Amino acid sequence: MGDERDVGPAVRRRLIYQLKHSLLRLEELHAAHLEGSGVTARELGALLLLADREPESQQQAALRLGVDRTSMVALLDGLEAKAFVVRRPDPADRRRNVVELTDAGRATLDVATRASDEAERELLADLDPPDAALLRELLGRLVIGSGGG
Amino acid sequence: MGDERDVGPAVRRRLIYQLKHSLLRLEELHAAHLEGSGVTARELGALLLLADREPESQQQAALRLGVDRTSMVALLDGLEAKAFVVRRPDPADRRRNVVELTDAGRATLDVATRASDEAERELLADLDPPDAALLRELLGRLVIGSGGG
DNA sequence: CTAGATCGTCAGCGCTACTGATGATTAGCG
DNA sequence: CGCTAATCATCAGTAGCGCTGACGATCTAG
Repeated sequence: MGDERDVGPAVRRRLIYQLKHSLLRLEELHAAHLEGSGVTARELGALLLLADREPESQQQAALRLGVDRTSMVALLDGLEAKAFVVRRPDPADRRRNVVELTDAGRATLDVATRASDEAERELLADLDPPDAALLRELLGRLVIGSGGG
Repeated sequence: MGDERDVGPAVRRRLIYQLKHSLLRLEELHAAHLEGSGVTARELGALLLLADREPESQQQAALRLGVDRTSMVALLDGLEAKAFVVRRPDPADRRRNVVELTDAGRATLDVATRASDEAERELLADLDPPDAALLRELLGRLVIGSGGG
């Protein structure tokens, strides 16, 4: 889809257009660079989340990732089938599942993170390094600010 | 969905996470502010595109909008049912449809554009005006740069 | 021990992207 | 002019993802 989206200024200036198409392009770049890594961008997000902090429950993890709780089931099914994570019932509360990264999961996370770095770099290739850093910082502030509801 | 996405830095620093969640939030804001305007954010995009420049064909318009060509059919069906656009066969090439805004479409576009402005303002509320302008400018450059394929 | 809440899971709906087909139309080429 | 290939809008079918509502298992409150 990385085509001639020559849309005129009234569309191009819309923030929603800019965000949507930047994301679309970044997703394409991720798909390209993650090919062969064994995970999708979505799964990479889950691995990152688990590495960052073990969540209390699948639903907590889903909430944090912005993934639907019912989609989290299939997402973890896939990661578990590839032996990147393990689901065990929480001994303290056996309704819950404790999800843990395996060694293979950690290794894949390393590879996939580097691929993601490269995808980001390509997306930002048209910006000077200082501008790229600035964009990251501004977006970061946006995301943090939105957490407060 | 504007909840406690307390995801640890390794996730929060990912550009794909920042873009996805900014977009998600902006889409929620659009849904809220466009309620009662008669169009969705998706339809607003189509109206903007048509106002900006009459496209040579539906497929060109779809390509520009980043919408699938087959989804464009339903999108225009909806807009036509609401009498915001008119589809006529192109006299010069009767395979094509010329899509035109109606007066009602233009009026709705005005209202919806203002609602979108407000949604954008809310998204950027955590940034100083100069920072907000900077973010817009950087994203704009990103989108233009990606056009080159 | 009972009633209500929570967790993971599943089934079903809606929206969208994508592929592939169809009929109508146009363009290329002799 | 006729014939073939390409293009356009449309439709059917598939797949992914968010969302709702349900279920059994489990925990908590009383």
